[in-house]
Amino acid sequence: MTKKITISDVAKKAEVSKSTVSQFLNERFDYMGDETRARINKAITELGYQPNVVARSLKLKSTSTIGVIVANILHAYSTQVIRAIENVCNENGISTIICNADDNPQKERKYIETLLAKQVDGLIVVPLKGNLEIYKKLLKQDFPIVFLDRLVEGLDAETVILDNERASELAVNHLLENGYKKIAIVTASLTDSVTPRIERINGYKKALEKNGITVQEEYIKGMELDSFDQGLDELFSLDIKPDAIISGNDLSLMEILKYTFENDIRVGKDTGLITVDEVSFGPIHSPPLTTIAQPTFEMGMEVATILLDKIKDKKLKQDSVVHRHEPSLIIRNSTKKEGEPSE
Amino acid sequence: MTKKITISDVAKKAEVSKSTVSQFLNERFDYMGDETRARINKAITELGYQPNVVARSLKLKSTSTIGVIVANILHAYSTQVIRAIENVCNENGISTIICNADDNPQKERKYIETLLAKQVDGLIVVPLKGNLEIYKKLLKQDFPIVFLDRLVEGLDAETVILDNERASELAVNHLLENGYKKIAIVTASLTDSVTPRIERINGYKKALEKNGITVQEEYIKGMELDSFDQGLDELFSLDIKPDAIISGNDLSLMEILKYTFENDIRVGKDTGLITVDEVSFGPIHSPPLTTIAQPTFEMGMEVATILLDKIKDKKLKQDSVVHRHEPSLIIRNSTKKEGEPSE
DNA sequence: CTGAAAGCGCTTACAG
DNA sequence: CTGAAAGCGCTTACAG
Repeated sequence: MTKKITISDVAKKAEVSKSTVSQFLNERFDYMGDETRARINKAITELGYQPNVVARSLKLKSTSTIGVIVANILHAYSTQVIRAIENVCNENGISTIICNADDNPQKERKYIETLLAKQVDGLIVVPLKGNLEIYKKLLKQDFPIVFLDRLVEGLDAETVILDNERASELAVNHLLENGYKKIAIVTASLTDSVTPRIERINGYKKALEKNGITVQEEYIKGMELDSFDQGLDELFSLDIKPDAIISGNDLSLMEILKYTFENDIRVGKDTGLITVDEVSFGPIHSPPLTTIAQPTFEMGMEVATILLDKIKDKKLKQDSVVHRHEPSLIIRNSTKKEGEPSE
Repeated sequence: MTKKITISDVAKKAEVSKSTVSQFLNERFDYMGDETRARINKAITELGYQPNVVARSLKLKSTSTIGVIVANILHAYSTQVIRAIENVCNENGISTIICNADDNPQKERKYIETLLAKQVDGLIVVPLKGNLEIYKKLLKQDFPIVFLDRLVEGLDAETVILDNERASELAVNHLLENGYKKIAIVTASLTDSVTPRIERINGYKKALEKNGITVQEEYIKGMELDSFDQGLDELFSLDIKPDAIISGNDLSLMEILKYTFENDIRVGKDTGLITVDEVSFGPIHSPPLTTIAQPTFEMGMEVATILLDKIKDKKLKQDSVVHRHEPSLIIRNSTKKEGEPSE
């Protein structure tokens, strides 16, 4: 590597002080005469000078960078939300460092530490169970942080999250309206009491009750992704089989579709199917899949906007507001008993 | 924010100099007595001290961070390769900053500049057309950079890339073996001569010729994703329609599936279909989709390993090696004329 | 309008 | 074994 040009080189070449060059870089042009300005400009382009933002960050105690830690990047939700976050950050001249905790609290912890050591100006996190103390510490020192998708038990923090109960309600009502009566719900593991899963099940129960239907506990399945086959076997071996399934998210949907495919269960005909999370292949699946879409773009925008506001306005105390977003129903054919085309 | 603890605070508390604390932080314990070491350790934990890596980076002229710029994050290829890159970087204590150029050379240029200003130690880029000069400049100053997925015309740089011609050959041979005779290839726009698209078409032509089949130019379609409908209309209005389609990548596959779905063209029966890029729903689509998988994980590992080696070993001149990776054929039912189950 | 000086939080020769 | 000093490349009062 050829050696880097620094502000000193520019100052020397333009025959001014470093201070003045710095003022130029920060566009405070009234701090210098027109010809000085021109000289500096010339020197910069001739030398191909690029400021070193590491030095700048050190001095300013701000890196114009935020960290985003998602629990699991495999969810389409994560990538979509991340894209929205990046959009608003970009527009504001903020860089983002994305980290995938891979559902592992240790990893998450390590990422938080690394990001803090890197002096990020703020953090967006889809939290995992087990790092409560760290979150608390950060909140106590008023470090800018906003949570996404999940509530943390015992923590009073600003969070952007889906109205999960409403999502289930949409699903249940839609299924009932289409003549399904024995509705099951299948989600990923409940052992870590991940908010969306818990709330979606609660919403499912409430919606059934509202419709005067008794909740059957056997119709509620929460399990690790790799034991879906077994769980679905159980479900479909019940004396009274369900006639429709609500899938908790996109990853559980994949497992369900694998299962129905392998076991020749015809979606739509043999079982209704609706999933939370819109999926890319929803419209082209046969039958096309009815889904409950999350407004991922909106949610990403909001969480980023909140964080950037917090960063700008440091005095702004952490207010522990929970921002709920509305899911929306996308009706396609997997919830039509006859499986006839919708057009 | 409560004020940050610095190395000075630790030094004061432990009653040693900053130098010694620094030696401690860098685990050079033979530079101090055992009790000194213990005192420092105590001070650090009591104060909850976290080193500031920005300051460290400034001094060391190394940020332990690399930048990754992908042309378009929407490709499954991008996200998979990124995950592999992150894995090897993580293992080596290197952070990654991911940027999505969104097929926009200006954006790519801006990202490169931002990343350089942030003093990243190296760059992995899936290049776009139009930034040749920047690449050249970086290579000339021996800045560690490795390219991925695409060759840059006029540039002699280390690149990790699929054996795209082989991918097409696999596809063509497989289709021919399964009785398809009139094979078309459909890819995203060719106007920017993106390497994989060009090479896949070349490979397609070569493979046909090798099999003694004349190339029909009408069977080769390269177009923007949003004009696929029209292009496919043309294709299926030909006097002699193709009986099989090779899809250039995952995004073009989506368009093709949308088209066949909307036009009631039965994949497998009415037209064979094979795509480069394995897709999540491949196995559960009806019919299940035959694909040509890229070894994305391997490719990500290799590109990261090469870059980290370059960074470690600065003298290592840029060697312009092109590392080709083998695609593999995953046979499923979309290339079976009868559409019968494969089991 | 311009510059000298101090300082951001580290690291690393160097001296003792 | 330990510390004082210089320096990484910036920014920003402050003085003139």
